[in-house]
Amino acid sequence: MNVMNDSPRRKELTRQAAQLFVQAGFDRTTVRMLAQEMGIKSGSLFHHFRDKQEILTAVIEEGTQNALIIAKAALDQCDNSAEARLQAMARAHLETLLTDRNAHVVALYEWRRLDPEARDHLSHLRDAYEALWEAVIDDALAAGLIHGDRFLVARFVMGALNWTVRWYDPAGPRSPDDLAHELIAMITHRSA
Amino acid sequence: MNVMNDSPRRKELTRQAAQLFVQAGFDRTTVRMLAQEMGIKSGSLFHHFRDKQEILTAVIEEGTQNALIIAKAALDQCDNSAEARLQAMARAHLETLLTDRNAHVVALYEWRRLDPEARDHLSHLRDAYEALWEAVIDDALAAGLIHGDRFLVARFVMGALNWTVRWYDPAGPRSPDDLAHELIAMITHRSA
DNA sequence: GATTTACACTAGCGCTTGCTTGGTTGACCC
DNA sequence: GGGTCAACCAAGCAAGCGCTAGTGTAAATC
Repeated sequence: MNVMNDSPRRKELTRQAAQLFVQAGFDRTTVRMLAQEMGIKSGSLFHHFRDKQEILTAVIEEGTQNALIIAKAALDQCDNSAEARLQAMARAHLETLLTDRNAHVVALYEWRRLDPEARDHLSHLRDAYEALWEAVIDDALAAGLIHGDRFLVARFVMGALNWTVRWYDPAGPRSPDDLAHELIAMITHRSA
Repeated sequence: MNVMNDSPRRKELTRQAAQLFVQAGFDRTTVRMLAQEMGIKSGSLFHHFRDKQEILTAVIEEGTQNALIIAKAALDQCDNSAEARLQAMARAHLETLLTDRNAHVVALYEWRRLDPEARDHLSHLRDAYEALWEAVIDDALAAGLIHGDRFLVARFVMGALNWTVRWYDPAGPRSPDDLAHELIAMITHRSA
């Protein structure tokens, strides 16, 4: 009835929960459904999580932290040019969105189901991620690669990317790399 | 316990339901909450709607139909140039998104709560709307205003626009017109 | 060998949910 | 002035919900 560490067991349970949250939505996923998917009884679930809310928080936290790590790594490894960084960031974003898909779909759709404290905590993580984007976009603006208001450009780009979870089919002909390329081509102003 | 016409009373009830769906989400909005907002008792609600699902369907249908009407009107009234049509379409999209906001937020967030038949019916409406976008984008491609894959460009643009419901503040300094302008400027390839 | 710990179980409490039933009201109609 | 009908109400049912209490047990720790 307590314990809130981050054991490997808990990580696995979190991953399974994410899957169900995507399929049915948070509110329609019952603790009994979660328990069954995890191979335990509903009562045992509360040994690992304080309450159902905490499962949602764990799912979103995991996904956002991964995104942050991957984006930072991508920026570290790429060329220093504004265009390369823009490209790397877009590709990293799409890759997390598609490999770690469940967690991100949950983060996008079920954010409002978080209670205020969890939302406050997680929005700091999200802000850290968006700060990466704004830095990259500032560089691109300074390099004359794109034009416009940095706030608006950042939000338009992230909107276009996040929206992909609604229509992108990983089994289709387009790779995440293709998408990133196409998007960057669309917004950069060179001779084309 | 029956009746499913589209009386003016039902229209008004639908509008009020949309508001609650936005505030609390579909699943957390109880029929008792809906009834109270409407000034009736929960049982009476089922005189106007077959079940709770039908209220959701009504909300989304109303919003999508309005968007279609407004977009068509905007295209009829604007210049015939590819750029003017692109601009008009983006502005119309943002205006519906912001004036008829409740219904659209519900459509974006609660789409997956629709049962299969309703989803099938409504996706035809949505397809009709998206077809307008693809026609406009085809024109813009043909005019050399933008470059790239028509499918991808359409989805990127709609993603950027739809995402605005997450961050746009109507009380802020930017008008829908500003947003439309900035977005079009970002994706069109002229000398800038 | 005794104690603790981690994890799971059974059983069910208290509450809310969507929806139904059977009946009342007042406006309109011939 | 009896009949019709949309609109509403009071009362409550059956099901499902999140969560708790108390117990069992095998492995780890002392």
